[in-house]
Amino acid sequence: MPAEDVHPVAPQCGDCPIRHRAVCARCEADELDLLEESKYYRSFEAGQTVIWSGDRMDFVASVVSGIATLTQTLEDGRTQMVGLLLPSDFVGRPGRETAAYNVTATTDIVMCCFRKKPFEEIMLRTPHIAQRLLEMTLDELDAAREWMLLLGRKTAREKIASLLAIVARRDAAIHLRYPEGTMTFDLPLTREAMADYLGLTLETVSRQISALKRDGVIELEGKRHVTVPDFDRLMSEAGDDSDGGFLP
Amino acid sequence: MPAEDVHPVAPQCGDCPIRHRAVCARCEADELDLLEESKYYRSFEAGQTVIWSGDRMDFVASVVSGIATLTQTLEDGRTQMVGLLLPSDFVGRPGRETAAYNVTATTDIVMCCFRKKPFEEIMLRTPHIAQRLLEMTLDELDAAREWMLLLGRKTAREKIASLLAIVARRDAAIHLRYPEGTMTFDLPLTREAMADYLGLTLETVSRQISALKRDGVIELEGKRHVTVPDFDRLMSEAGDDSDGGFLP
DNA sequence: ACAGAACCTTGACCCAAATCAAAGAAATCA
DNA sequence: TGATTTCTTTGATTTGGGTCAAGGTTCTGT
Repeated sequence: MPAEDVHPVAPQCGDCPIRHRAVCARCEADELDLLEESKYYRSFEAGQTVIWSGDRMDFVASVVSGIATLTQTLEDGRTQMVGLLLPSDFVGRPGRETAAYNVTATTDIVMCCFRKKPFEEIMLRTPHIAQRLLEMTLDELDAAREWMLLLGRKTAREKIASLLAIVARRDAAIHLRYPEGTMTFDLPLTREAMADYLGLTLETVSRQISALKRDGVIELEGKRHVTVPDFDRLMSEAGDDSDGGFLP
Repeated sequence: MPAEDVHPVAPQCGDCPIRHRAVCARCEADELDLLEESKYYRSFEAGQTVIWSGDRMDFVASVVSGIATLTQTLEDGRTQMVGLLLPSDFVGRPGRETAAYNVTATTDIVMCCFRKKPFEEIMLRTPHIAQRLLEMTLDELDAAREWMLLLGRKTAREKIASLLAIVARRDAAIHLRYPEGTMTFDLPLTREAMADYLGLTLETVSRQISALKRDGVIELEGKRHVTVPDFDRLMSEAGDDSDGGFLP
């Protein structure tokens, strides 16, 4: 996949409001029109379920603003988050009838949806879109596998530090403000949601956050606003060497 | 993605020996020839490393026979398996220069490799292949997410039962012999590899296998040959209701 | 057939995280 | 404004699985 054939990032996408890069960027006119026709927006309030696992799902979508989670549950209620959808993330699967996960809005959220049928047809005719989607799916797979390492082998403290590092990085990527290593952001998740993400209980999450604060790795203002005085320190608490090449 | 545009399974693929369905099935003549040209086989002995994480990887490949694992490690040596490659599974990522995981042969293995450049070029020109690859990647992502549920929320006993159920199912899918619910298969992994897969220690794996045997959920002949007298019982030990629709 | 290595099992003990419990902030509502 | 609910913190206790240790099996090569 030569670089010049890969779509650039969404903001270059003229007036197509969808952030999802496979759809937006460098669209040829015809394709753009076709997508426009099958496109609609839906918004959900914090806490609302977007779709239940097993429900019929006749659309694919990208997150415009807000945050949603993908979760799986065992029948006795144990819950594991398996994905975190931030703005520009894609959800849904061409070629599948029903949803495989619960999708829940954790903040107020706006999604840009496409009816699945037309989307699939466009995908068949425009290699760029299928290839961009493949690339994104491979990125998600990498993220899932990194998460497997976290779930299987990291301690509670390392798990928390990893999550904070990920949120900090995603935030930095958007806001581009990190004077000399200091970062500041809002946690978009409750303690319980963090616990579900990390395979912990909410009490353990709370205790470890308190511990990181006590040890000066982070500072807290209220319960959600976090300052990271030394990102490298946080990364080393997270246990893995590589930063995934995310930060410049 | 209409059904008639999806490639059927590999065995229908004439004399193309690769099992990887995106490449093999229903190939048009030109594409098949192109793939033939860039194709070569490599074999590895049990225990050999196929490729190290971070190494340059200028091929993609599918497993012809044998078993390989994908693993990630923390710098202090903690290891987590993030993928299990059985015959017909695909490894490698178009558009990436270096390997993201360690790939290790756990049995003697034969892989069918394609040079990455030609493979990518063919992918650009033949939508079928990109779409099949997308479908496979989405399947892998689903599997990874199911594994996240296992790693984050299941008990040691449930983890072992889940792994046994998965191996039993893959085996049944190949051999198609399960008289009235009884299944028999060989574990393709050492206790240590199972531990790395499940986020446990090898001692815990050993203890839980002994417990399942004591409780009559499985029977063991030697250390590797397993008989499952009641697959439903095993599934209920695994903790999740759905069997993923795998068995008929 | 034997020696050595690799793999596996079992026991004793310990600790990180779960569970149980209570109470303190913060948001929402009447 | 206070009342209720939701979210969070902290403490006390328990426990599942890790760690350390010692043997037992099976495989491999000579």
